[in-house]
Amino acid sequence: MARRSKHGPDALKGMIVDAAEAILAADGLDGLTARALAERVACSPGTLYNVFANLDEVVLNVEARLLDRLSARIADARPEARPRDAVLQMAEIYLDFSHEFPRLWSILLEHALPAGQATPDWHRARLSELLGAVEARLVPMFAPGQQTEAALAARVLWAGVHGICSLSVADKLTNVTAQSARVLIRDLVETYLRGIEARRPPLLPGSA
Amino acid sequence: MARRSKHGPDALKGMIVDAAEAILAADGLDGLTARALAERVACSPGTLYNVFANLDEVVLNVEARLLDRLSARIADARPEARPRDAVLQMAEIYLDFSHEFPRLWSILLEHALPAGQATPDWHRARLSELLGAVEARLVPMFAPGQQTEAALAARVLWAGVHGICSLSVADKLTNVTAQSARVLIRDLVETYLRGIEARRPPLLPGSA
DNA sequence: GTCGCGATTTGAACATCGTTCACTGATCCC
DNA sequence: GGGATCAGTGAACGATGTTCAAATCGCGAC
Repeated sequence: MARRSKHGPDALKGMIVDAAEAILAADGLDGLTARALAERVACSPGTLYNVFANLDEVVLNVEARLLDRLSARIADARPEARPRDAVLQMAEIYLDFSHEFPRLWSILLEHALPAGQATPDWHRARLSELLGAVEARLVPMFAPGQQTEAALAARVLWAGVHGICSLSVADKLTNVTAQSARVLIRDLVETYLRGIEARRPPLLPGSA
Repeated sequence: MARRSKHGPDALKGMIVDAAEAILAADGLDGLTARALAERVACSPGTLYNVFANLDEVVLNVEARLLDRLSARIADARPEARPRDAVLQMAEIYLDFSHEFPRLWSILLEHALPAGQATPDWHRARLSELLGAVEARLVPMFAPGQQTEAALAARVLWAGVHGICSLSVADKLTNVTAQSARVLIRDLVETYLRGIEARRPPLLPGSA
């Protein structure tokens, strides 16, 4: 029953990740069963373990591909000239993306590896790549000697946007629909950046 | 083998939630096994199901108690006079809390009920209670006719703080330790609120 | 053309999971 | 004292992730 591989080993890997993504998008983490996945790939459960160490590794691969897709979307966007518009554009891409793949997106954020297991480096690298993209767009707003401040602002904005998307996808922000999450994001970016600009003028004697 | 209840039925409920919290804090969601929980409570697995519909309900009760503890901590805090300080105080309580119970906190955010199941109302109510506390502290910053803006700002700040805590606890913010998450939070609150104040002066002709 | 090596896939088997339910026996009411 | 009641039980069920000895066939050697 076993050809010498009817499709290159990498192709099999791809088919498994494809099938896993479809299952995750449709039924969430609980739906991703070794047997269900194997059936969709038309192989036996054991075969999965010839290609991946365990199901978590399959999930990690789905997540990685999702992050790549987001990165690509950001890279494809026509770059906006003004930092404010550039950051806003990124934030909205992020928001749209999280609502386009809500199930997969939640899994990306929620999926915690068992006890000792740490997130693999190649996974963390993709996250900080995104962070770097925000940072790059913010640098023009800061003086040459203020890279530290730019890095800080990038992290604050990224985390803030992420928080809004996260709560919005999970439907945990009272009275905030997917529609109005966009309003929240605009407000966060615009108000926060306005706050940065307002910091430059000389301090008034009144404030500490 | 079964007395007519050796401890009131509510007491049993409490003991189960206690034990569940201990297990969750120590071993995470994966560690919470019906059998492990039963052993800790010194009863049989079946008994758990006389008191709770399933393990998810137990987890929800742990989460609820956690939210209550956070609410109490916020309520106990000596109220700060200036809105800025009050909001900052809340945000730092939130941050400290999430790092004091990192495992439980992650579970609270990550724990997704199976497919159709929606978060129970009593659970959502506790979340929006917290949101209301932020809102109450922000109201003084806005003119009487601007309650909508205050509500918006409350949601943005809450989501932003939540995002920082969430990424920080999950260790997903590159180069951001638990220590420096406090810096991010301060920056978010201060800069965002400065941005709100900066909005009040009449618009300059230059800006769209 | 055929043969056999070895890479590849298989699926039965294992331990463990959440959950159920027929049963037990201590307790209360009469 | 003697049912009736019901909290508590734990064996049993189906499904889970994972393993591994065995089965299978592609392919190079002759």
